[in-house]
This record gives sequence, structure tokens and C-alpha cells, in this order.
Amino acid sequence: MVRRPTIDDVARAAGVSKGLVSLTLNDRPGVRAETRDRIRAAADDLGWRPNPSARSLTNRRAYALGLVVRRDPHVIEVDPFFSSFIAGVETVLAERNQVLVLSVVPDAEAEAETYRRLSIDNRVDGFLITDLLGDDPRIPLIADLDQNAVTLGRPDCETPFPVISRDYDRGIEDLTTHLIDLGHRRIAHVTGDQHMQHGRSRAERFAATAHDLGIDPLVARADFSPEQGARATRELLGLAHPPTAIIYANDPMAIAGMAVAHERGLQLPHDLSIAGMDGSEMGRYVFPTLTTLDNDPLGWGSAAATTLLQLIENGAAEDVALPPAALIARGSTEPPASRRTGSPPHRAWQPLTPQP
Amino acid sequence: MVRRPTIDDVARAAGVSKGLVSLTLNDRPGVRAETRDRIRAAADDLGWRPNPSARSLTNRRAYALGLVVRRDPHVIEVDPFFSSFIAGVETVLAERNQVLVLSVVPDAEAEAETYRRLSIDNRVDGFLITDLLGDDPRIPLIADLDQNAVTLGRPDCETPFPVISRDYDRGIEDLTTHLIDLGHRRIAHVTGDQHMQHGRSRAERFAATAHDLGIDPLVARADFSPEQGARATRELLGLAHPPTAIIYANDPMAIAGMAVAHERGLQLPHDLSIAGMDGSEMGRYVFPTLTTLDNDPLGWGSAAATTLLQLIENGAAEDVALPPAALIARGSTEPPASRRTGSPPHRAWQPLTPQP
DNA sequence: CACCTCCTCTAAACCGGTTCAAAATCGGCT
DNA sequence: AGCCGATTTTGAACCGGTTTAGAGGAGGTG
Repeated sequence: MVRRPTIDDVARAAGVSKGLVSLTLNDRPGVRAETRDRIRAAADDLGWRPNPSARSLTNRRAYALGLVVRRDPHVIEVDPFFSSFIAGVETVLAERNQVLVLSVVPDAEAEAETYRRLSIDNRVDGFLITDLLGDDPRIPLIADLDQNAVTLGRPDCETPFPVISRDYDRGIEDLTTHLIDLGHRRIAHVTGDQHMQHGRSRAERFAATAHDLGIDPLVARADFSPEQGARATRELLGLAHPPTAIIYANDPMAIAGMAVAHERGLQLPHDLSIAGMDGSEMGRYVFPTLTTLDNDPLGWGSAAATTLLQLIENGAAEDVALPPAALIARGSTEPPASRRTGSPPHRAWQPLTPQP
Repeated sequence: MVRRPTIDDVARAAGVSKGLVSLTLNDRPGVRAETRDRIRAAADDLGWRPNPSARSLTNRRAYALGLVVRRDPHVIEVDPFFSSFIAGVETVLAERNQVLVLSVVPDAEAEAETYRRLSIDNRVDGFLITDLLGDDPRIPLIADLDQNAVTLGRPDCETPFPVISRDYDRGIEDLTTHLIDLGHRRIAHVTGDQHMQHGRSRAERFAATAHDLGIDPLVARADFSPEQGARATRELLGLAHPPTAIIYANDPMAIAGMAVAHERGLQLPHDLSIAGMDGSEMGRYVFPTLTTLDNDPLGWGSAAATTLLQLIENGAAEDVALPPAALIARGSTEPPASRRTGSPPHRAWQPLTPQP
């Protein structure tokens, strides 16, 4: 393999000093237009690309963004958000010759250590903060490290960082209204992790909307994992007066909830309407197809990366509000059985008799 | 924030030249034991960590590994493999102060460009190659770039790179035998993408096993996506003499296949047995719970990272064979209805009459 | 013509490590 | 004491960029 051209090669080819090449290619003022063109031409000609390590050494930029994901190994693989989110980040980074450094860590201790390590070793210029917690300790941590960051979602505490947000409230209202319009009156919400910002705000919004629309909100706590989603579903279906519709805080829990219903011999959506909130691809291919909210992880990714790079380069960046989440009504929501057949809503919940 | 200590600070503290510090901390011979200890103590004391950019500049190491994932945005999010795989890689990298650079790209062109960019810019010291294709163009590409790599799975072409492999053949045999033992005779396989190594080898192995066990292999082509899994399932269930069991090349297709069966009003697993091959977490929470093979993505991750680092550091590394995939028999496989009730296997496949 | 400004450009220092030729030190031996 | 070879340590060059003081030249002014 041939040696890559260095800035010296470009300088020699253009007949100038390497300092001038550097000024030119960083768009600094004070270079004559004609010279500038000559240098640009020489650089293009040689196919020169600045060596990131060399640049990092002087300007302390890493030309990389960091994403640290803390997940219980059991929860992580079912999250439909990340791969598309990262694809969105990538579209922005690739064209700027930057790179994403990804860490998946098992617990809070390893997480903090990773933020520190990436920052101290100057491996990244900023962090994308996902899965925001209530009073999230990462915000002061990263601020202390003098690092840049953006948060996905609005923290409930003071934050020095730009916020990427998306209105799910309207979508949750639409979803709840959709069910009420279908005739449901006993509507339950299986929540996400209440330590997480979006778990909490979705639950709050559901409760508020239900209240506004004059029905009693029924809430079962879970944590976004299908396991807990299934558990909460059993709990709800075991009630004396079970719900006719359940809204889950994400799609994997909704899918697990469907399974519990199937297991009990319920006919979906006839006996129970189900909705998720993640717009996951898998939701299109379960039976019945899952009513959910769209989630646009690509949009989150590119907005977050764009904003973070702007913050890094300009020292300031505006918050971004993505277009609000919209309802995707599919097959898993229908009028409740009681409404259509007149039979009491709990009739259908008999456990399936074991087969001969 | 305080300035990080540099190698000069350590040298001063230990009363030696910085060259000697460098020799010491890279475990080079020719340093007196006593001096070595003094230098180590000084470094520990100051909390010194070598600056990766500075090191990269001279020794051309990036202290990072690259993972480039090419996925159709619609397929990627349902893949249960990556997050855990990355977690496995991380366990190895973290303790060596290295980092993972991840790219998610939409097509082959962007993919090749990314490999080039990461390599030329010296962003990584080697690549983890997943989703091996038949006659995979990445192998010559990366070899041309003079980069290190390991492949997940054994390529069908010449490769200069170490191979991490795992025997799925035995698992596929176990799975097929399991179904035959249950009494199934018409067993179908919904394949993965036949351009992919593992899609192809799983299909081949199924066909060979079925043949060996004296049954006719029934094969429907798909590509690992739930969409194609669903399509293939419709195709199979539409046959005059449909299968009583279907083995899917991965879990998302199996889950989509279950949905198709449910949609047609089949009782699972009574009317149709279903199995996946990915050991995904989601498979535990569908109904019926999915019989599958275990997949150990964490094991793949740590083996791949360990081997690649060894190759980078020593210039050579052994192939690794992970423990073979084992059958996880769950609720979705049962004796066929015909065997138990004597009724013809196709009786049950009447489409559900539309509800009033 | 001397002097001042402004615009371009150069040269050298610098970032924080690694590497290696050469210098310093040491013990052993004559 | 003087010499030798082995061991240990130093110092400077180097990696490929960025930054900046100041050199050089053109043009304007009194």
C-alpha cells in the first residue's frame, strides 16, 4: 500500500508552506483567493485527507461522537430503537468524516467509568444521551467532564445541553381517543420504567388524557421489558373487571401482552384491544398487526447528531422539536366485544380449557 | 478542569527522561527493575494515561475496532443479535482501553466507502466482519486495505483472516430430529437470505438432515426479514398438502410466521409447529413460546474481539470454535394434530371467516 | 523618499507520545 | 589504573497536523 499524502506533500505540490495549506483547508481568512484555489486543487489532486490523530493532538478534537448505552443484557436486544437511531446518526457523521464510538455497558458504574474514559482519553467530542432518567446523574457528570452533549428528551432537571424532543403527548391523546371512540371505557396502561423520563411522561400523559376524557385510568407498572409487560398483562387480565383495551409504553411489551392474551384463549382484537407506542417494524408482522405510534428513530438520530456537531463547532446550538408522533392504527384495536355483542366484557376471558 | 498529566510530567516526577518512561510503560526490555518501579509508581501517582491520539500518530494504531453493519433499514431493527454482540465486544475492549467504532450503512456502496474511510483515516486497527456473504467482497477489500479482520462464520472463499465459528449443524439436526420424534413428516424450512453464508448453510443443513432422516425437505425462500417470513409462510400454508411444522432461519421470521398462522385461525402449536433459530429474547414472550436454538451473541462478541486484538498485537491468531448451538425446546413445537386426532392435517387451515 | 498599513505568506514552535543512536554508567578483568 | 563489553539512560528526531509571530511586498500618504 502506498503512503498517504501528508500536508507537506500538498504544500510542496502547491509551492507553499504547510502552514498555509492548513489555513486554507480549514477555511481561515487571510489567504489569497488564487492561492487558495491552487492549494485546494493540489489537495484534491493528491487525494489528501487530514490525519485525524494529528489534528486531535493539537486541537483536542476527536472527530467522533460517543453513545453509551446501559442495558440489562436481557432488555437490550429487544429494543427496536437503536439500530435505526444509529443509522440516522451515521448519515450525518459520514459526510463530515466523523465517527460514532459505541459502548454497551451492563450497569451504572461501568457507564460512568465509560463516560470518563472516553472523555479523558479524548476519544469523543460529545455524547448522545438516550434513555433519560429522572434527575439523570449523567448530566452533571458530563458537564463536570467539560464535555458536550445533547439529550434525547427533555430532562426534568437543569441541563446545560441542547434538547432534542418529540411530542408524544398528542399521539397518546390520539391513541386514547381512538380507543374511546371505538367504545372502550376500561382502558389500561402498562407503563415503562418509571425511572426513565419517557416512561414516566407517557404514563402521566395517559392518566391525564384519560381523566380529561372522563374515564378512570387503569395503570400497571412495568419497565419496558417484555417480561414485565407480560407480567403486568396477567395482572390486568386477572382483575375482577379487566380492561377491554391496553396501551403499552412500548411495542415489545405490547407483543408480549398479546401473547399472554392468546395464551388465555382470548381472540384478538375481538376480546381485547392492544396498542404499543414504538412504531416498531415487528409490530407490522404480529397478529393482529399492532396499533402504535410512529417513532422515527432515523429522525432522532440525524437531529441529535446535527445538533451535537453544531454545539461542538459553534459552542451553542438550538433545541430541536421533531414532528409530533402520529397514531398508526392497525388491526389490534377494535370496538370492545361488549359493545358489539352485548355480552359482558369479561365473558371472553375464560382460560382456554386444556386440550384433550 | 485540570490539565491531564503528560508523559513529561511523569518523567519529571520520576527523575528520568520521557523516552525511558515510554519504554517502561510499553514493557520494553532494558530498563532497570528499580527504575521501572519508580516510573510506574510516578505514573500511577499522577494518574497518567497515554494520549491515544499522540500514540496513534507514531505507531499508526487507532486503539479501536470497527464494525460496519449494512442493513436495509427495515431489516435492521428486528435483528436481535447486534446489541448483545456489541456488549460482548465491549467487555473485552473496555479493559484494554480500546473502543468500538460502529457504522450502520444502507447499501453496498456506502459500506465499501466506510471501510475505506475508517481504514485510510486510521480510525480502526481492524474490522469485525458479520453477516458474511457468499464470496464476500469485503474480504479482498479489507485485505487490500492492509487491515486486520476476523469473520463471524467461515467464508466460502480464501480468507487471510481468522475465523470465529459456531456449529449450528448439530442444532439444526437436533431441531429436525426433535420434530420428527414428535411425529412430524412434512417439515418445511423458511430460509434466510441465500446470499448470506449462514442463510445458505442453514438451508443446506436442513435439507441434508431431512434427507438423512428419510423425509422430503420442503423449502421456502426468504431473506431473514419478517415480511418475507410472513410471505413464505402464506405460501407454505397455501399448499395443497401443507407442512405440519416450519423451521425458520431466524426468530423474527418465526414470529411473523406465527402471526400468519394465527391470522388463519390455526391453533398453535396444535395445528402447526414452529421453530426459530436465533435464541432471541422475544421468543420467550410470544405465544406459544418459541422453540429455537441458542445463539450466544455475547460469546460471539467477546471471542471475535479477543481474536482480533490478538491478531493486531501479535500478527497472528488462531481460529475459534464456539460451543455448538443447542436446541431450546419450548411451547411452539408439539406432535402434529394428525398424529393426535387422526384428522387430516389440512383440515385446520380453513381461513377464519370474517367476523360480523 | 521615508514611513505606515494592509495583505500574504513563511518558519518555527507545539501537541504528546515513540524510537533509536549515542552517551553514560557499571562491574569485571588484566 | 585502564580498558572492555554489557547494561541503562538520555536526547533528539519524528509522526502530521495547527497556530502564531513576524517577514516580505504592495500600495498609499505626507
